[in-house]
Parts: sequence; structure tokens; C-alpha cells
Amino acid sequence: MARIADVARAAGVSASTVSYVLSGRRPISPETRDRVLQAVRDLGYRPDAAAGALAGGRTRTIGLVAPRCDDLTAAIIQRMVGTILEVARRRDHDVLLIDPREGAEGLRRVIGSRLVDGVILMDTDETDPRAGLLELSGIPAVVLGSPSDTGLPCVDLDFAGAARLAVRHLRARNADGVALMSPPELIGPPGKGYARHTAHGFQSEAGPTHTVRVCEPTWAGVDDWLAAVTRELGTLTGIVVQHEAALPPLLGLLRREHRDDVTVVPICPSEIAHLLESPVDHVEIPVTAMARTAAETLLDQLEHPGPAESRLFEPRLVLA
Amino acid sequence: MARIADVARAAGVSASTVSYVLSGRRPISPETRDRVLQAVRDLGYRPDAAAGALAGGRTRTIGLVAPRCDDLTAAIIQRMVGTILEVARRRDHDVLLIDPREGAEGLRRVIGSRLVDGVILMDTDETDPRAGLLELSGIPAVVLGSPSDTGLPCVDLDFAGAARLAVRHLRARNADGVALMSPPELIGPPGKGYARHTAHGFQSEAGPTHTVRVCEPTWAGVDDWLAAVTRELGTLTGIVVQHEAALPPLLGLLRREHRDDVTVVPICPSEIAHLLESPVDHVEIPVTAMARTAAETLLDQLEHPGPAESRLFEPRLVLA
DNA sequence: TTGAAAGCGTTACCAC
DNA sequence: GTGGTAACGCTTTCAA
Repeated sequence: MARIADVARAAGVSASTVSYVLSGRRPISPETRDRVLQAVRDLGYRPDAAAGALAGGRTRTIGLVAPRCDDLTAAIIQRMVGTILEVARRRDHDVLLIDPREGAEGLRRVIGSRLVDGVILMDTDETDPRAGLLELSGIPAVVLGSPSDTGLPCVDLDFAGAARLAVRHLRARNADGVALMSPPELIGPPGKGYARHTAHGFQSEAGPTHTVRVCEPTWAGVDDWLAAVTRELGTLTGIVVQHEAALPPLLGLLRREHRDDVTVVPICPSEIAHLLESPVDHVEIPVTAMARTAAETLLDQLEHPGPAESRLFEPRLVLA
Repeated sequence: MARIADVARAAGVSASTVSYVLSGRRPISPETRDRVLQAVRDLGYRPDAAAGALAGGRTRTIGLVAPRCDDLTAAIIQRMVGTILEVARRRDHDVLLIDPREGAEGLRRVIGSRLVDGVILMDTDETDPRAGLLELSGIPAVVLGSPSDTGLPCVDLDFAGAARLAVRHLRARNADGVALMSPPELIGPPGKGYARHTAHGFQSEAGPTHTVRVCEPTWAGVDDWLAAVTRELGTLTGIVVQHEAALPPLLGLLRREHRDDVTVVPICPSEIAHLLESPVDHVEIPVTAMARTAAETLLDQLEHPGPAESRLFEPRLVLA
């Protein structure tokens, strides 16, 4: 393997010049630059990452805490992870996975051993010790989600607004008995912020006949949910679904029972909506844009340290 | 941040002793060991990963090339990634994501800059330049899948055997017109090895009235597929499905059209089978075990360099 | 059983 | 516009 000294020798310059050519941190005459780059190509030189990190004080790697999941939600997570990786690579960084099961200790380890320059934290609880840890540690970090009390920059959808938008859409279609199907994560503690925000938005906009109820994402769970909600409301004509994994069973059951009178408005990524049995109007969760924003925000912070801004995406209704 | 010299001073020993205590690569007297460990705790010392990698010549990080996907398949991939991460961490390693979209160049970069000690390659094509690159580079690597011509250790399910098992199960239930629903990846070049193996196994075991056909994983695609296959076979009573994403639409359509005469046998992870409308007999893809085996194989190789063995899992029928 | 010191391959400061 | 060189923080050989 070629080292920087080999390149320097081949190009007839010093090692530092090679370094500067590659980093662009110092003006170099076109002639030497070309000679150096040629030598780099000839020798197939690649700077040693560990040496660079040790000397430069940064690893050009970001840490990513992504949740595990076994259902349709996995498609969303994957898309976010893929997007973050894409952005990171485009800006010459790598992505190290941090196991969510290791909790705060996993972050402490990764930060303490300087494996990463910054962290993106997904799937936070409403009050999340990891967010506090990141904030204290001072390492650049961005949260994808909205823990309730953090100084870290957050990127999220305005879920309360999304729920209100969904309810208004149902109303416009003359629904009166409306229900919100929430994921089990609504129930805390600690509980997820997005679930609570959605519930609040829903309740603030829904008419007198409404209910919020969590649902297990299985065919049996959805069956139970429908029975319970119908019993409670008397009449059920509109459902807002904030629970991707429950969508296939829900739509399947409604069709099977010929409940054409019920309108379903999911709050979900369009990618998920497209996988469903038939097109549905839905309030979009712009997962790709959110992931991209989180990654760009973190990388901006790595380049220009300083305060970073949170970003709350505005909900948008997508007609089938 | 505490450095190794700080710990050494606090414990009244030399830096090398601290290093040896932490690595266990040299016998240390219990007394000094305790003093050192106490100092480590007191100071919250964590070895700098970059310095360790530079001096030690290994990063304790493995690279992972995992595919992106937007449907149910994502759940499988996630579980594999999660399992690999878990195994790696248990054996004191980290996992770096390698973007599959960067192809062979991504691997060259990561290897050349010594970011990782080894690589796990998922989702290989039947003839995959990345496998060849890994083999030539000499870096420890394991393939999760079966490219046709590689000297690398591979971990995979015996898909030909799985297909035969599925067909035999259909036969036992008196199916005669049988079809294999394949993913678009069957069609090459390059095409996926698992798809071709499954097709071969299916054809070798199926009776005279059978067909193999790829299917788009959408409701419309499955509808077309059913029409075409029924037309071709005349009578259709059994379907082997090697295409997770197509399962929900397939089962939905069959139920809608009251085709109770058709038996469906998926080849899929049990985790996916459990998400379906109703329990189905299926040939299991043991994704967790496969991922675990791949990770353990790679880590074994990192600890004891030498030839590693491939592992072909035996198919198993799971009754609903 | 322990210590001293020579690397590991960069980056970035200080000269020229 | 370019070169020399001291860090960076650890691992490991050599010596005792």
C-alpha cells in the first residue's frame, strides 16, 4: 500500500504538499497539483483514515442510532438510513451504526473513543436520556423526532398539524364519527412524542363524536380495534391512521366487511401509501426530505460549528 | 478527556502497562491491574479509537453492504443488519455502513483507507464484481448469498432445496397445476443467485403442469400474474412464492375472488409469514441465524486468520 | 512483572 | 507557493 511519503517522492514534493493538495486547505500551483494528483492515481494512494483522524482530530464519520422494526415501518427506517448515508457520502463522510439497544452507554462509548464527529438520533422517546447526554457532551447532534425538552436541533413533521389536516379532510367528506388509530407507542412512559402530538392535534380538531385508541398491528388486533371503536362511537365513518403497520390489515378488514362508508386517512409516507391495496388520500410524512434535512444540518454543523436550527415540516395532503 | 498517560500517572504505572491491562495481552499482577482499572474508572478513560487503529493496525470495525428496499423486504434486511450489529458489538466491534450504490468503488475506498477490518456483503448478483474485488484484496469477507463463482465464504439458504420442499408440500395437498412466483430479480443479467436456484429446484420437482413467472410486487402486478398463469396452466391449484413483497396483494386477491382451491406456500422468513392475513404453511428463510452465522464467521476470521467455511442452511417447513 | 521508546501515517504549524 | 517537523494517542518490541 502506498503511503503519503511514496506519493511525495513520486511527485517530487514534500508530504505536506501532498496533504494540502488533497485537502485543498492551501493554495497550490497548478503544476505541482497536477503532478501530485497524477502520482496519487499512479500509486492508487488512499489516505489512511485512522492516521488522518488522529492527526486531524476528526473522523469524518457520523454515528447513527436507528431503530429496529419488523413490519412495514422498516421500509420507512430503511429509506431514512439510506438517505442519510447518501448525504453523508456526498459530503465525504461515513456512517457508523450505533445499536439502539445499548442506550445511552452506546453513545458514551462512541463519543468517548472519538469514533464519530457527530450523531443523528432517531426514534427518541418523549423524554430521552440520550438527548440529554448528547447535549451535555457537546458533540454536534441532530434529533430526528421531537423529544419534549432538548436544546438539540430537531427535525420532524408537525404531527399535530398533520392530524388536524386529516380530520378536516374527513369532515369535508361528511364523516362524523371519527377515530384515531394510534401505535402502541402512544402509551408511555416514556412514550413517543409524535404519537402524543398527533393525538392532541386530532382531539383539538375532531367534533364531539371521536375517540383515540391504540391498536396492535396484526389482523386480530385491528379486528378488536374496529369492534371496540364502533361500540364506543356508535357510528364510525372516518379513521385517521397514524400507524403504518396496521394499514394492510385495516384496509383488508374494511373491504372484507364491505364497509365502504368508512373513509381512512393515513398519516404516512407516500411510499407506504403506494404499497396499499388501493390508492388512498393521505397526509404525507416526507421521510426522505426529513432525513436529508437532518443529515445536512449535522454536516453543516460539523463544517461550521455554531447553533443549528430545528426544522418542523408542514403537513401536506396527498390525493390518491 | 483523559489519555492513557493520565491513567498511567494516576495508577503509578507506565502507559504500556495500562495498555496491557486493557488488552489482556500480557499477564499483569492482580494488584497493579486493580489499580489501573480503578484509575480507568475514576478518570472515565476510553482509548482513542483512531490512535488504537493506527498503532494496532486494525480498526475493530466491520463494513456492511446492505441493500435498500421500500417494501416488506425491508423488514428482513433490517433484521439481518440488526443481528449483525448485535453480534459485532458483543465481540467488541463496530459496524460501518457501505452504500451499495457506490458499487465496487465504495469497497475499494473503504478497504484502501483501512476503515474496516472485514466486510459482509449482502444482496450479491449472480456474478458480482464486488465479490471478486474482495477476494483479490485479501481482506476478510463473508457473502450473505450465493454468487456463482467466488472463493469467499458464503452463507445462504439452500433455495433449490427450499423450492423442492415447497413443491412436495403442495403435492401432498393434491395440487396439480403449480406455479412459482419469482421476484423481478430472477431476470438477469446479472440476476440474483437465490432466484435462479429456487427456479431450478422448483422445476426439478414440479410435475408436468407447472410454470415459473416473475411478478411485480403491486396489486395490479399480482392481478396480471394470476391471469397470465391461469391462462397458461389451465388449472392453478398451488403457488410457491419466492417474493415477500407480493404476498399481501396475492393473499388479498385470492381471498377477494374466493379462490379457496389455491394453496400458497411462501419461501420467506417466519417474521414475514406472521404479518400476513392468516397463518400460512411456509418454507422458512432463517434470516436471523443466517445473519448471525455470517457475522460470527467474519469475526472468527478476524481473530484467527485462515480459510473460512461456507454454510448452506437446510430448508425447513413451518406449519401454520 | 514492568518500563522505555520506537513506530503507526497523517495534519497543521512554523519557516522560508 | 512549498518544505520541515512536531504533534496526535496508542501498541508492541526490546530490555531489565
